[in-house]
Amino acid sequence: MTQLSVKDLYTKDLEDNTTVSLEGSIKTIRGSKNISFIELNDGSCFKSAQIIVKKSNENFEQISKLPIASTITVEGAFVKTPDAPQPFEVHGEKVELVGRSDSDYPLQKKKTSYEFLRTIAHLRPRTNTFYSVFRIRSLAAFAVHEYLQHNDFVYVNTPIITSSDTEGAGEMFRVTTMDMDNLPKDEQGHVDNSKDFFKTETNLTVSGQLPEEAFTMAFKNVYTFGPTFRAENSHTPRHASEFWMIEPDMAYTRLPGMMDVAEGLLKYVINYVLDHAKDELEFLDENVKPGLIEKLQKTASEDFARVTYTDAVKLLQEADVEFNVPVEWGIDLQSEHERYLCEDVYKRPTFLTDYPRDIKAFYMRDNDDGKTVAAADCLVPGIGEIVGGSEREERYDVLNDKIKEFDLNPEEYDWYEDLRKYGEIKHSGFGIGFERLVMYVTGMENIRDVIPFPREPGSAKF
RNA sequence: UGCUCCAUAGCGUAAUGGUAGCGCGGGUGACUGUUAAUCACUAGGUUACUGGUUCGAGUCCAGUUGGAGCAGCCA
Repeated sequence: MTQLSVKDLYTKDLEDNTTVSLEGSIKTIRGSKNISFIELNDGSCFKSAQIIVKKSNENFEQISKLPIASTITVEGAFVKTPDAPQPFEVHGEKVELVGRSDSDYPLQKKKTSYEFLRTIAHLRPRTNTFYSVFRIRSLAAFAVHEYLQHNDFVYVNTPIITSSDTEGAGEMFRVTTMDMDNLPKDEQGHVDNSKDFFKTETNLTVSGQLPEEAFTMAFKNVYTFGPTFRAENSHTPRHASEFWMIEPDMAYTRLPGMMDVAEGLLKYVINYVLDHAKDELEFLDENVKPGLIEKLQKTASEDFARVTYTDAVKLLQEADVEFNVPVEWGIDLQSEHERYLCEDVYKRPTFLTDYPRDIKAFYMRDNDDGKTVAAADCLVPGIGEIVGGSEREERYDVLNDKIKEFDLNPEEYDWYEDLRKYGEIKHSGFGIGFERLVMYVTGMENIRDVIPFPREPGSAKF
């Protein structure tokens, strides 16, 4: 007799009446005078195993009254049950208590609100919904690495503590070891950062893109996949203060090729999850987001839409819809516009390309028209922007001018300009918000529910 | 940060300005195989906090705190 997991019982094709040994926690328990039914879960898979405990068992009185979440060990016969809702059960001949749960265990056999579950983020992975979400998150992360590695990308770990303001992507979290009650000051009364740990002001990174580009020049195709931090005071279901980003960057690649990789990556992740999380997706489809599986299959099999900003503006202006903000060429499109394009016009993930240069970052490559940059954002129904990318300005002189034009401090970008000074290489890259991808794949509608312990303005619990 | 909505038992919720109720969960018991088992009984409340209006406030008003949504910022 060997110690098995619940997953083993479902997958190992055991002989009827094999004696097995299990350890796990009680998901639910139903009892009558002479028999108890325990759904035993050990985390090895979504499903539980039904354990039968009969009155003849010496621990029957104790076991049959255990609260949910108590942990037990079970030894007994694996018996196939072709006529029952579950494929097998285990007749617990020897059942022993390991740890009794308290009866005030807050997860009841009924739906509870996501808001409440966020207050018990340390217990919610034990629910069916969050178990599914976080297993899928893990599978999606693996699929990202697998896709990129198979396509000859090199994984680069860029610094999390940074002294540069990357791209002005947002407010940053200050990192310091200075005594906040007794800050060293210079002669003008300003805080003297030269007395700090790094002898300069440092922050948590908002993006690994700029340092990553140094590795593009050496390895051709590279990517980062790690945490990033934004101190924005955003209160939306799509923003978190700490989130994970995937940032591929590709040398000798232009915008269309970049979009192909982004689209290929998203589809690969979706297909991987469809293949490896059937139980979890079925549960989410039935209980969280009806139609989820069909939506994912459709996304994985259709081409994404591609439209230029300029054409999109025309579409929006001709649309038979009243927008709160009227559309004219040059504006940064609002959520309502983006939603209309991908949810009503194209009804699928949509790349918007070639934005006005004035509303995009300095490092994006100028197009020949002098008005637009070679940028592409991917908008996804229900979530909005999931990918943001561009060709990088590789022309030394143009980049130099743009740094000045965007009012950035050239000294800080010395090293970045060196990447062009020592051999210009055309390259493109993009960033994917990993949580937004997980939201899309799981059907969850709030970013707080796809991060194990979310960080947001006003809250860093657990 | 701006605007809007919400806060009642552990959870989900009900209650014209007039005795705070129900379901789930908990406890006790019944039941010969259940599938979120079923049935009976039972405990559990300073209605988020502070103040106001009123004969009387869960309900109306003001403020505070917490939560959610929309917008902006973005991924």
